[in-house]
Amino acid sequence: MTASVDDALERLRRQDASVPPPGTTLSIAEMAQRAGVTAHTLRYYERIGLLEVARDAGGHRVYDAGDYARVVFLTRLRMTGMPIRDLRRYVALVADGEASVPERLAMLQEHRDAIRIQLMELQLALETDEYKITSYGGACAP
Amino acid sequence: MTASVDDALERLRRQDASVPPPGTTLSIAEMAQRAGVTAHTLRYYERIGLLEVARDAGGHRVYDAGDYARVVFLTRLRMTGMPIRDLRRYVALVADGEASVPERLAMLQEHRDAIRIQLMELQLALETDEYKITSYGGACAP
DNA sequence: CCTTGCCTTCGAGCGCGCTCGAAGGCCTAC
DNA sequence: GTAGGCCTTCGAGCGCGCTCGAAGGCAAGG
Repeated sequence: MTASVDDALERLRRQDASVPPPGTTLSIAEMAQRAGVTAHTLRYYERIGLLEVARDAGGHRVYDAGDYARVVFLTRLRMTGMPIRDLRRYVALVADGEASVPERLAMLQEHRDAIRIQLMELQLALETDEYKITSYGGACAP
Repeated sequence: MTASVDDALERLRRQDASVPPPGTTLSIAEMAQRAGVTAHTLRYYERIGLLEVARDAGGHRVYDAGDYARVVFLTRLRMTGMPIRDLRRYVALVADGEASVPERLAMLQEHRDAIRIQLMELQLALETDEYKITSYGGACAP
């Protein structure tokens, strides 16, 4: 069960180490590699409107540094529990232009609060877990 | 999207405030109320082997303080991302008796590590989020 | 007696977030 | 020419964790 969590941390490392310089372009495979998601997921995100990606002459996707930044941002939000529907809302707001800045800010602030609550919950659960480890060796009653 | 997170925190408060004294028995409705889960979920957990619950003369479920402790423990683990299949494994180990204590300990320790990693990820994502809030007002590029 | 209300079992359904497979295009290497 | 490899679109499928609804039991209250 730690697999997905480890994957997430691994992805974070890769994302930080793979920021493409401005002007770089990436194929879907390179993008997937750097962002730590699958090509399938990138196509899916595009299908549902989270991304809008340019094509080359052959119809293949071409990602730029801005796309990379967006994908990283989206994965950060996903990682912290923001559902796809909220990502879509956020992206739609961005597309609406400057007028939507206050609402975007509100979303981010609300999400920040949600993350803080998650942090508290995790701390609490960690204490429960550690208490159990040190005192009972794993019996089901605390 | 904060709904589920808030719910979790609310449940934590209720769980702490609702520890039944030893000897108490609870109906499924009372149990659901105190533990902050639905009766449907309690039946589901029982169906998949996470719980084994006594019945009264009429065939209705009767929960005791030990059941309460187990449900709270299970919800803590779920809350922190342990999948159902691992809970089943853990519960099966408990049923196996003392011999399984080392393996249970290993599971808890592994889970503790997973929680710590989650904490780190959340911290990181929180920083990303706060950076965005303070510096860009919500533009998609960081 | 009959309603009400909470309980039982069982199987089916749902929302989410991917994940995959089929069918085909285009480019390069042999 | 043709095989390999990576890409395209599209729709369908999957695993998870519930969530619900149907059909019925039983006990108390009017």
